[in-house]
Amino acid sequence: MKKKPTLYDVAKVANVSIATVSNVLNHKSEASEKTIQRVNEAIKKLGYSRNESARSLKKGESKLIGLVVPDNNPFFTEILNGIQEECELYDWQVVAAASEESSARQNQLIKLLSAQQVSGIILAPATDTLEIPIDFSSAPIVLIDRELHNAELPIIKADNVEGSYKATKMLLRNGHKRIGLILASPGISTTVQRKQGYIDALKSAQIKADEKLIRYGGDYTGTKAQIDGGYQTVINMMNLPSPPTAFFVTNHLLMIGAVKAIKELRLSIPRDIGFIGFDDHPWQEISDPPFTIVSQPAFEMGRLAVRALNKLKSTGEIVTASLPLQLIIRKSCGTKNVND
Amino acid sequence: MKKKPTLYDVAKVANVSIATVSNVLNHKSEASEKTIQRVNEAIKKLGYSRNESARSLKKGESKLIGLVVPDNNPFFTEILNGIQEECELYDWQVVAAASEESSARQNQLIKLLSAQQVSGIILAPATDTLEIPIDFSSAPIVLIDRELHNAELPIIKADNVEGSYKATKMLLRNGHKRIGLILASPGISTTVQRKQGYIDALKSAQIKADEKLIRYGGDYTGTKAQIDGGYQTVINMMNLPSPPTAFFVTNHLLMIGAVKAIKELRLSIPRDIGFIGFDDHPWQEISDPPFTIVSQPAFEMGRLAVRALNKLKSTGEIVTASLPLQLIIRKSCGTKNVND
DNA sequence: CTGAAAGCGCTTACAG
DNA sequence: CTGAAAGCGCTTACAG
Repeated sequence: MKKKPTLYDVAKVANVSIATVSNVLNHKSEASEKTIQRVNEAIKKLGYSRNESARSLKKGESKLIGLVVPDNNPFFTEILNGIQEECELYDWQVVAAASEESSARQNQLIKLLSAQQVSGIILAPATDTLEIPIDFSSAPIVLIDRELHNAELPIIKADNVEGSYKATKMLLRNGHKRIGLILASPGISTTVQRKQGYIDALKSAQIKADEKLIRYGGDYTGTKAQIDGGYQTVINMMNLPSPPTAFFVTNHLLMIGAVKAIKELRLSIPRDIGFIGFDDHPWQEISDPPFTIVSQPAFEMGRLAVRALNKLKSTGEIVTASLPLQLIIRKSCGTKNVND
Repeated sequence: MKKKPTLYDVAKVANVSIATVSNVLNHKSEASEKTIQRVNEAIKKLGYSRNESARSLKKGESKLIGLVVPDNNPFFTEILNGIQEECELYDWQVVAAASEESSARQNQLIKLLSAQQVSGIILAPATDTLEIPIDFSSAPIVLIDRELHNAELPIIKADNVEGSYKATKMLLRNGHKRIGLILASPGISTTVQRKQGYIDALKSAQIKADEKLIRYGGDYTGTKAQIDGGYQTVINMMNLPSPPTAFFVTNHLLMIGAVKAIKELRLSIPRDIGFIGFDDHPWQEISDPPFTIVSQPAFEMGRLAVRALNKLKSTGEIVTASLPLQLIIRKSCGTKNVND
């Protein structure tokens, strides 16, 4: 951990000025082949690598981008994977932070990230409104997964209305009329949209949504609470005078809790009860039964968010994309498809 | 995104020198109460926040720490969670990077992180030897999960020998004598140690390990390959003249593949075949059967790694810890425990 | 094609 | 208790 060589050291060895070294480092190509060669040799000889703090200070921007998500559940982790892969192309690295579904914490993280001079932030907001002026961040922001009411930002999301519509329709086609819908927190756009798709599908079958069959998984603090939320909701709904014959559960953790409850009630899927979950995972294939799932293109969403950020920075263009959700049909709700 | 206020702006408003502002910012407490008050008011009024690039340049160290793991599987994600939580206390943020099990890529990432002046790196190495001089990184390194042969670095790991010993013993107690062991890549310390624990347990029961029952999950590139590795290994072993009556599968992805193969072969767990997996997850509770698992304290490992890094930086002390692994007994291999 | 010099926004001895 | 000044290692007009 001896002192690192600087531009000056390289310049001295290569016998040029520091400006020239900087130019070849940045491929400004204002140097002759011979000079470039000499500089590169000096760099290699000294094991030089640029001090990014100095560069960031001068340019007002680092090679870091910030990622602020509610938590590191598998969905957001897959988004992180996509982001990391795409960032290679732009020579960015990602600072990952979790807001724990708290918008106070989220805003604090954005401040922290701004102070690091990140060149952009990818944000899955904790709530559907931003409580602070849009330019409280010195870095451009791209939204991922969840929309904001009061800000016009680029966003890469999934088409939750359509995805939810397809899933509900699938359950309908397989003879279910009373479908329990288990949603996450009411304050986020994905929840609102998944509820919408469900209601639309019901309507298309001339069924009026029964509010008793629509429930939120409760408090949103941590893995265990969400699993419990899914669990309790199923228990409660099955105690209704006229319980659902199927469930559509709109996220991964809620789903685990829901399945747990169904198993405890000794109900068999799909014989006694139909089931469609959300967010695919290799596990779903080996579970018994293999679950029919609404699958999100999380990796792709991550990649696109990075691209949208780059676009925003270079052209100012506000890219928005709503990616299709895929219904992966396995064996938890019968197999009569929408198109049959 | 207007120009951000600097120390100078704050100093002017508070009517003090920039040194004083810097002092109150850093709680150097060389200022009077009155001055501190004035400065803080000015900071709030201007919405000032420190430019961390400038600070990093001057101090030769940022508030970032780097995390380099092979991939973002649930185990490493849980480690990331622990790291993020502990980093709060030190006012650090984490730059997350994935080496994809390539040590070339890993070393490149370490260089990149060093250039960012990270104040430390937490590394789960791709291979068990470091191909470069130990001080090729300008930042202190602490290892997590996997050991290195040729470097004396702080390390937070799990006691893989013991964990594997307990699992194998459990299978033995439940009457299994031919136990298939499915390992990850041979070139990493965790694999070596898990194999060791298995052999030790067998020896304690006067059974000589049969090399045909010890297999590596094959190439280690990505989720799908590992699942396939687990799958193929089971298929191959079950075709042996004298196949195993139980499997011990030493990671999460390998396990998914293995279970898939067992189900395809229409073998029932635990009736036809005993099974112990690795890395717990809520899913394991609702699967059929619920799996007996060797569970790693990943979150805690993350926290301890950050603490070890802090210790290394402040006192030079090389902390090492080998955390106990827990055998969570469910229903995939009978329930006669080691202590019965 | 190359170099001298200013300046990005901080921290930190040092002087008073 | 407070301030003036140097300097961290870069990038970037600008001059030649």
